[in-house]
Amino acid sequence: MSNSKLYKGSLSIIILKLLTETHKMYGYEITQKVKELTQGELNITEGALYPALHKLEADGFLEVEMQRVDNRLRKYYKLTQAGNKEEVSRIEELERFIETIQGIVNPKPSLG
Amino acid sequence: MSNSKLYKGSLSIIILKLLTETHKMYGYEITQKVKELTQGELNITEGALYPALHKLEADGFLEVEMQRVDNRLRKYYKLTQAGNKEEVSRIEELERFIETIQGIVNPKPSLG
DNA sequence: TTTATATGCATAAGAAAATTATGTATTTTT
DNA sequence: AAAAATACATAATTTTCTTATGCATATAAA
Repeated sequence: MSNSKLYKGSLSIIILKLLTETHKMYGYEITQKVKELTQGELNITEGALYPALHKLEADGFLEVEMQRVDNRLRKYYKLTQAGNKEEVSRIEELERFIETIQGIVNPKPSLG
Repeated sequence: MSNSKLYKGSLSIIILKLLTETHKMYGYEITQKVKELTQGELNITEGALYPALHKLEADGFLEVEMQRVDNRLRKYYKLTQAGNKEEVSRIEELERFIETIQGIVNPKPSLG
């Protein structure tokens, strides 16, 4: 994924966010999109991606639609209604996390 | 630590950062400081904290100084020279992570 | 033409970093 | 007297990743 361990826990949020924007995507497409968006900084490995997709599906946040293109199989994922709600709350969670961590590493000097 | 899994991987950075500011701290003090800084959002558990401190020490980033206060033992930790360097690079890593993740979840709309 | 790379899925073994549950001990508050 | 706070620690388990492997087709390069 990246040499940084900080990305741990963020993969499912990334997936949910991309599917909010693009409506339906398949696994390989997600890896390429993330690589592009991050200018190569973040490379999602298959070993991380596919289990994450399967879990989101099992949790009822994604639904699948198979499609054969150029004689190769693609599994298109899209958000369910529950997935849409989940995306909103997970993004809020991420914003809160970023604020919190910045409050620690970049604390406002006390005015006393 | 928090109900959010996003903090996974950030504990060692938090410790290094606090010790850059406060020079020397003991474990329990770190948990209280973090709770205060985050207004209760982040509560570091002992099961996470102590192994993290031990690892940072084993890696040569922290050194220990025992002190008995009110008949209770405290292990004060402070940064080594290597720990100081590590703090700088880990903070940079965190800033990069935040930029990258924001580039994904908050993408600039293309101007086309 | 054969070989490597890209596309596309998947899982298994192992590592890393947490959680949860204990355990010990002293001090302070209720 | 009992509960909560202070102060350390570790063990079992869970989660989420990495690394390695496997299968299959299409395209680019040697």
